[in-house]
Amino acid sequence: MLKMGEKMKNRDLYQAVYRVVASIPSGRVASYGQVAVLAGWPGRARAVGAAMRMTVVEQRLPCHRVVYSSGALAPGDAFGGPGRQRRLLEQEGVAFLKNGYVDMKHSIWR
DNA sequence: ACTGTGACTCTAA
DNA sequence: TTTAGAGCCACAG
Repeated sequence: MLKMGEKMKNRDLYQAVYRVVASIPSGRVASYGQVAVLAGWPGRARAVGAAMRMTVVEQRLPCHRVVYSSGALAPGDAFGGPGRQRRLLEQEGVAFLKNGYVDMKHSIWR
């Protein structure tokens, strides 16, 4: 495996993030920070967001299941259209509150 | 190397 | 309950 010092940096982080996101079950959501922790990189919530953005091409990932810790959804134009993320989540049975946020109390993963 | 930006989160007001 | 501010860190120019 070569030397592999601290040269590995973010590639491992991204790979771990993708693996975690891919394992979020339908009907459930996880926050960026939560994904970071589960991926083994606590404190890298923003990196998770960046990873999602760079992964737009990788539609295999259920990136619509990743939301803010508050339950808010990603900014409007993400996913190629406003309301898209909400529609996808509702199809999976995710509950929403009156304010438009995800009901984390019932839909948070684990 | 330095700076600006943001699909983040917490705390305090 | 809602807003602001600050800390955070990877990325692009």
